[in-house]
Amino acid sequence: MASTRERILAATNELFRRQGYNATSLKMVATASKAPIGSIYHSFPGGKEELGAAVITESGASYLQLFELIAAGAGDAPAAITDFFDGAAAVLEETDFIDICPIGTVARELASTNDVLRRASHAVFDTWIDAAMSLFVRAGLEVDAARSLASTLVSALEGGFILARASRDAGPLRATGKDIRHLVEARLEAAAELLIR
Amino acid sequence: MASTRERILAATNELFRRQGYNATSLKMVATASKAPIGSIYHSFPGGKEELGAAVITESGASYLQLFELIAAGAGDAPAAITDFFDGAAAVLEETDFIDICPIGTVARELASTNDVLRRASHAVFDTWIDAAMSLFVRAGLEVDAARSLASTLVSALEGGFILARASRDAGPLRATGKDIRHLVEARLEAAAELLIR
DNA sequence: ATTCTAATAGAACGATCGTTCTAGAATCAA
DNA sequence: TTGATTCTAGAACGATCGTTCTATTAGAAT
Repeated sequence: MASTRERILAATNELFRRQGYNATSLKMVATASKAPIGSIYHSFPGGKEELGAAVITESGASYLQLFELIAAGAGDAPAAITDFFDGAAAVLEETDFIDICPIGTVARELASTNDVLRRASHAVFDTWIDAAMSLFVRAGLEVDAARSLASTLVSALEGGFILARASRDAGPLRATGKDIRHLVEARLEAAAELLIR
Repeated sequence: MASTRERILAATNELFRRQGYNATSLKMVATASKAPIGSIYHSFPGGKEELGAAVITESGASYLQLFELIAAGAGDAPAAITDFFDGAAAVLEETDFIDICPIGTVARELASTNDVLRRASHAVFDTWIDAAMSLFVRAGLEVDAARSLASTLVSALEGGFILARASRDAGPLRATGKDIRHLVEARLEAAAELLIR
């Protein structure tokens, strides 16, 4: 069985996905993780804030891993984009639109009122943008264009979760994946043309 | 002076922008709007949920108005996109990254646990997507491509708010506006080529 | 076997939540 | 002016919040 700390993190992660930070109480975490409140404070002495930051950091790292995995498995950078969006859309449908990224939810709720959690989510987003950027650079894009596309990609994904959850329809998320893919392809073609001349 | 109901709506809107639904208490609303709790329940007998739904619906309508205004003022559809993103970025910087769209925040927090508010935000997003879609159709795009681009636009905007708030930097939001503009231009050119042949 | 630390367990605390309720003030119709 | 209605005002209610606290158990080290 997983360690208590891991059970607490996993349960909090799931609760954050479903309803965000403020609606998630430590009593819910205790129940869902089958850990008493004392154990939560033992593993996370800083209380709810420290637990929240840990969830953001750790789930951010695992999403990064997933992205790298999909990018490595895809034929090229454009294919990686649609693979990633399609995968997210499938997970949404399988989980009744609950399983979205918890970090975007927490960031919107708290980034203006809690600097610890704001910095934690900022750091995670930066790792994602760096990963996507370097994928695009390796594919032949210039750095500035790659960085812009990378943050557009993350924005479209995080915003796509909002629309999908509100409409209970993952279709637009898949369509957005195709749009972003098309955008990257157009930029790659333009960069290739510049190289030829 | 504005009516009590309007003051309550405006105060709630601002609180939702800053911190979302769950972190906003009716006592805060009462203080910020200078209206007693009794008046909140008089104007919104359904309590916090009804108030939240009204904020979503009314602020959704005013964002739609703003979009139509900017679209009418811009030279063409691509210019309207960057105008809108640049305007949002400027507002973010002026308000210390507080003034983001409250609807996206509430949708992420509640769309899996409160169907009333989920439907309200879904309806608002639909009006926005319809507006952007018809702008693209008028510019010459085929309906399916226009709809996809419209929801990508809304996704990128809502997700861009997350990144901007987390990083306290509106730059990526402006860059995303340019990316989406470029995407729309590419689609328009492709549609124009098809027409010529 | 004994000691010591890590971990578990949950009761208790003050604060605050959304809601309800009663009472008074203001507004308008007659 | 009178009466009815709308609106303002905030105290009070039970529930729940994050946190603290005191015990007790488990496991490792000596």
